[in-house]
Order: sequence, then C-alpha cells, then structure tokens
Amino acid sequence: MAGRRANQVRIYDVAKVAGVSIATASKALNDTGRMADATRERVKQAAADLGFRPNAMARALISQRSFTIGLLTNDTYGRFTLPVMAGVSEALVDEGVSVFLCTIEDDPALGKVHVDAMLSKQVDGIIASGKRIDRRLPVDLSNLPVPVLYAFTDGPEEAVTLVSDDAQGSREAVEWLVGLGRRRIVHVTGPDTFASVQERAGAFRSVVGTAGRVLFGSWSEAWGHEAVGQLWNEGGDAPDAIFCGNDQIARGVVDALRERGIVVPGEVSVVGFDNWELMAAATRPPLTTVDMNLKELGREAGRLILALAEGAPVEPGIRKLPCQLVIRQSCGGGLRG
Amino acid sequence: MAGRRANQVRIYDVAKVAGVSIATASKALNDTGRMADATRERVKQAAADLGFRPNAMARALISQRSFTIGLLTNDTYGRFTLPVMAGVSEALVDEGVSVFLCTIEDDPALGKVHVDAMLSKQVDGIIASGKRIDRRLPVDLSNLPVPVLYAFTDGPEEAVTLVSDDAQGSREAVEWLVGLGRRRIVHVTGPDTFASVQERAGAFRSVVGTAGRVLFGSWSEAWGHEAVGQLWNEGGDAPDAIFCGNDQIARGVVDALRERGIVVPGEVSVVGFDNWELMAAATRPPLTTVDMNLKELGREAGRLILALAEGAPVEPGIRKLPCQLVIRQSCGGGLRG
DNA sequence: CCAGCTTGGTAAAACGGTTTCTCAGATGCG
DNA sequence: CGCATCTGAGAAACCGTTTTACCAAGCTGG
Repeated sequence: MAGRRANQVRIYDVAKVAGVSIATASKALNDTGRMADATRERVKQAAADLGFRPNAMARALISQRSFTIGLLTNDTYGRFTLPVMAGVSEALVDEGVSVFLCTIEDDPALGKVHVDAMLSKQVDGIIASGKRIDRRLPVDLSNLPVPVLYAFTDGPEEAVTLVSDDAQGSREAVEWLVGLGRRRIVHVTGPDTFASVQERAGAFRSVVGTAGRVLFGSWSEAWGHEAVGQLWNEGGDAPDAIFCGNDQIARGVVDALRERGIVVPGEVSVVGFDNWELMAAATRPPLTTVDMNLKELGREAGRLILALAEGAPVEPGIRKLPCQLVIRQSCGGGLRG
Repeated sequence: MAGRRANQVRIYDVAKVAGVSIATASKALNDTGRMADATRERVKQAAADLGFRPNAMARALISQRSFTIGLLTNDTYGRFTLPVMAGVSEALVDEGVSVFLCTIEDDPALGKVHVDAMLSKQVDGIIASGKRIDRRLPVDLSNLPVPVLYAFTDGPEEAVTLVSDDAQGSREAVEWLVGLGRRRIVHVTGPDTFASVQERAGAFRSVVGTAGRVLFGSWSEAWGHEAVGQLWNEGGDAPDAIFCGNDQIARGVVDALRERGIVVPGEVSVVGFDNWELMAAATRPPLTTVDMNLKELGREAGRLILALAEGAPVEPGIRKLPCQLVIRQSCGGGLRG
C-alpha cells in the first residue's frame, strides 16, 4: 500500500537538487514570492530536468479548486453530446481543466451515483447536457455545493441555461427558400410534443404566414418518405420546397422524391436540420441544413462554468446561441451571399 | 482564497457530532479498526445525517489511488469511442472510478497536454482508444508512471491490447449467407490499406474459397452504390449475396439494388458490418449486420485497467473479443437457430 | 555606528483524510 | 489481590503542495 509511485518526482526532490527549501521551490515554480533570479532559474531547471509534475490532488486540497468539471448526459448515442463535449473540452484544456464524462441513461439511481462521485472528487462545476431541450435529466442538481450549468437540456429558472436558437435557424432556412423563389413551402417535422418542434414550426409560420402547412410525425427517414407520399398523392399544387425537422427526415424526403422521379433541387428544394455530417453529406444531393453550432455552445458552456467556478457573477436565464445555415446542394442557390 | 466550500462537511464535523475523535470516525466509516458496535453506528448515523461525503482528493493523497482513469481518443465523431466509453464507465462506476474523456484530434501537442493533465491529476491508468485498430494515437504513452491499455487502437507489443475479432465476425456472416444457400457471394469493402479490411477479406476468402471476389473502395454509401453498378453491368451471373465492409456501404448497396428493381433479400442477400443502429435500422429492409460488441470491449477494458492499476498481473498481448451477427431482414432467414 | 529597510530565503502550519502507535481502563486468571 | 491481556478510543504522523510568518544578512541614511 501507499509507497510512492515508481518515478514520481515530488517538489521535495526538486528542492533537494536545486539546493533550496521546498517553500522556495514552490515559489520559484509558481512565479510568486521574492528571490534571486538565479535561484528561480536553478529551481526551474531542476524541475525540468527531473520531469517534475505537481500533484494536482495536493494542490486541490489547499486551493479548493480541482480544475476538474463534470459533464452529465443522458444522450447515450452521443450525437448531440459529443460536439458539446468537444467544445467544452476545447474551451477548458488551456486552463488546465479536465472533464469527467458521465453517461446516465435515464436512470435516476445511476445519476445519483455519478453526481456523488463527482462531488466526492471535488469537481469545480457540473454541466448537464441532454438530447432534448425540453426534458430534464433524471437527477436532482439543486442545492449542490458547486455551480451547475444546463447545456442543451432543460434547467430550473434560476440557473444558467444554454440552448441553440432554433427559431432563428429555422427562419434563416425558410427565408433562404423564399429567397430562392419558392412559394409552396411545407414543413415536415417530428412529434409535436417536442418543444423544438413547436419552436421550429412557429418560426416557419412566422415567415410563410400562419397558414403555412406543417406535418408532424416521427424523427425517422421513414416518416420523411411517408410524408412525401401524402403530399404528392393528394392532388393539387405540389410543394416546391420542404423544410424538414431534421436531417433524417430530409433524407427520407429526398429519397422518396428521387424514387418518384422528382428532381432535387430542380423541382423541389429540401432543407434539413442538425447538419449531421454523415447523414447530410451522404444524401444525394448533399443536404443544405441548419447547424446548431453545438461545439460553439459547448465552448460557451465551458467558459461560463469556469466563470461560475471562479465566483464571477453570471446572469441566470436562458441564452440562445445562433444557428447557421449550411449550404450544400439540396436547394440550389449555390454559395450564399 | 481557500475557505471551505459552503456546505462542505468534513470528517471533523462528523466526529464532533458523534462525540468521538476523527481517528475513530474514520475507522467507523471505513469498517476498520476495533470499536464498540454502538460507537460505529453512532458515527455512521452522524455521517448520514450531515450528508458527509469524504474528500476524494485527501483520500487519494494518502492511498496513492485517485479512483480516476483517463480515456484518450482521436475518434472525434465518436461512433466507435462512445460505445467503448459507455462500457468502460459501466464497468468502473461500481468501483467508484470516474473517467476523464480526452479527445485529441490527431494533434500530438494536444495529446501531450491532455496526457500531462491526466498524470498531474494522478489517474490510476489510461485507456487509449481510436477509430482504427491499425493506427496509433499521435502521442507517446510509453514509460508512463501508470498502466496503459489499448482498446480498438494499435499499441506496442508489450502492452495489453483489446480489439474485436473481425475475422470471426466475418466468418459468421459469410457462413450465415452460405447456410441460406447463397453461392455467388461478393465482398464489397473499404480501402485495402486498412488492417480490418484485410482481416475481413481474409476471413471471407477462408469461407468461400480463395477465388472469392473482393471489391475494395471507400467506406461510403456512394461506393456501395457504385459497386452494384460494376457488378450488375458486367454481365455474367450476378451475385446472390453481398457481404459489405460496413453498414454505410451496405446501405448504398441496398439502395442501388432497389433502384434496379432487385429484391432484397428475395434475390440478393446483403450483410453489413458495425451494427450502426441508426444506419442499419433505417435501411429498407433493415440490415443484418455484424456487431463488434464495442460496449463489451469497453467493459473488458475497464475491468483490465482496474486490475492493472491494482497491480494484478495481466498477460500482455492482443486479445480479440468476439463479434456477433445481428439478424434483421436484409438476408432473409428469419431468426437464427 | 546604529535604527530601519530590503532582500533572499526557511520553518511550519495548513488542506482533509488514513493509519500507526500508544494508553487508560476493564477483564481474566492464578 | 496482583498481574497479564484485551478492548475501545485518541494523539500524532503522514500524503504533496501552498502560504504565512519569520529571520538573518546586507544596505541605507542620518
């Protein structure tokens, strides 16, 4: 038991090699305190020679800062969480902060275990993230001794919450279609129980008028397929553009149109949502789609949780981060501008 | 600075409430030492009442065990890493071990920063993971003071490496096709520079004979599409089954066949590889495909890194974990039995 | 020539636990 | 009743670092 790790160098060793006390060594390495420049250099050189790496645990014990944060998510598949995670990590790595990733699959017990573990390990803050912005994680994060931030998941009013601005993204998409001269635009989207579905549909109607047609269904390719069947079988003027609730639906729509011999984007323009690369790029033609900028959302989450951890005042409430329309070939129109 | 976190309960507080010394409190809570049962109970009750959560940092400082491991990956998209991660986490959460996730995108400098951060934080071990089993991470993990394990990525000979048994998975898939009566089986796969492509192709030939036809290409749907074009345009007996190198290729194949009016699985059986749910399930018909059991691989990785961290002897070398054929509808044959 | 500053450095007390050692008192035994 | 043994609990050392307090010289100025 115990017994130092094989080649673990302590500050004690650095001090001995440099011929100073550990107090001096500490100050030299942290650029604090007063001492002769020569001494400081000598200590730094010794530390470099020995490959000294300060024990973050010992440091954390004193400073009450572990330089560690926890990322909690119930998005097992990771399509939304991964970009967020990448952003968080990117924003924090320069500050020396590491991220614990905990996946809890809608299991409250598991959630509690992970939160307890994180708190035990003295995380400086927790970011809660999910796959739906209108659902909470199955775990109670109120009254924790550390700051909590909600990113792409629902949080209490008094908390800081980061979400993508779906309405703005949707407006941009629909306005793009209108700008291309499309007039008979239909919105084919997911289940109307999702807040994001409501928000995107609302934005859609705000552009095309309240009579704008919206078809609710599921998030699947199959639904996109089926919707095209409905729309084209009912007679009357067929749509000349379809704004889809996500890329899977869009892919189903594009495939169904092709099967019917309808040319995309020649006769019908299609826009997706999510910019899920593997889906959007593999569709023929590649999808023009709305990117929620989740990585940037993650970066912002990282910056904010750090500010909170340092005790900086952060205005609570919901912050909507802008989406961006990514132009590919499913609408025509070429480069934007 | 410093100043204890708001409602942070120390063992000191527990001891005071229970009316004992902190030494006794510690022993009571850890079920060590000797003391009256009544005392032990009293301490435990006090700890529960106060919501005492031992400071893992302080504990780690003494025990030289942080109950933390690092997971390093260059799989930004996460398709392979996420299941591995989920498995690792699942295997370790019961032992109180948390996981640092570090994504390094083929950037050696970033890799070094993350490894240094992990070592500083005294991780008990590091699992290296990737998206290719024949490529190393762009970071040197030799001579580290902690054990390193390679999961789904290439590692040095003297290390413990976990990979999926692609050959076994491929054999099962091809034997399944043979069992269904298919005789003109073709293998459409990715770039021949991938070790996994070689291994799968080798296994394919070991079942159908060395004359078995293999078409190398890219990992894309487009390639699956194109391959069908090649195969059906060249005249002669068309294939009655296609074993694909991954699910994306398989999807391209199935789509191309449908466009040609060829019935899957009636006329041609198709098998994929990866069991990438969202792809396999959205294909029409849903893909029969080989699952690499990456979550189980992750669980095994978790168990092994823990054993290594505890100093248990673990035989070095490559361990191949079995794949599993997942039967859906793209081959016919119904339930396996 | 000495009080008062700087300068360059050290000793020691934290941080929050675990573990070893010690010890007082209760008990068993002859 | 005296001595060895056992029991339950506490004091103190320790893990590796930071930080505060302190001190011995060397210098300045009157």
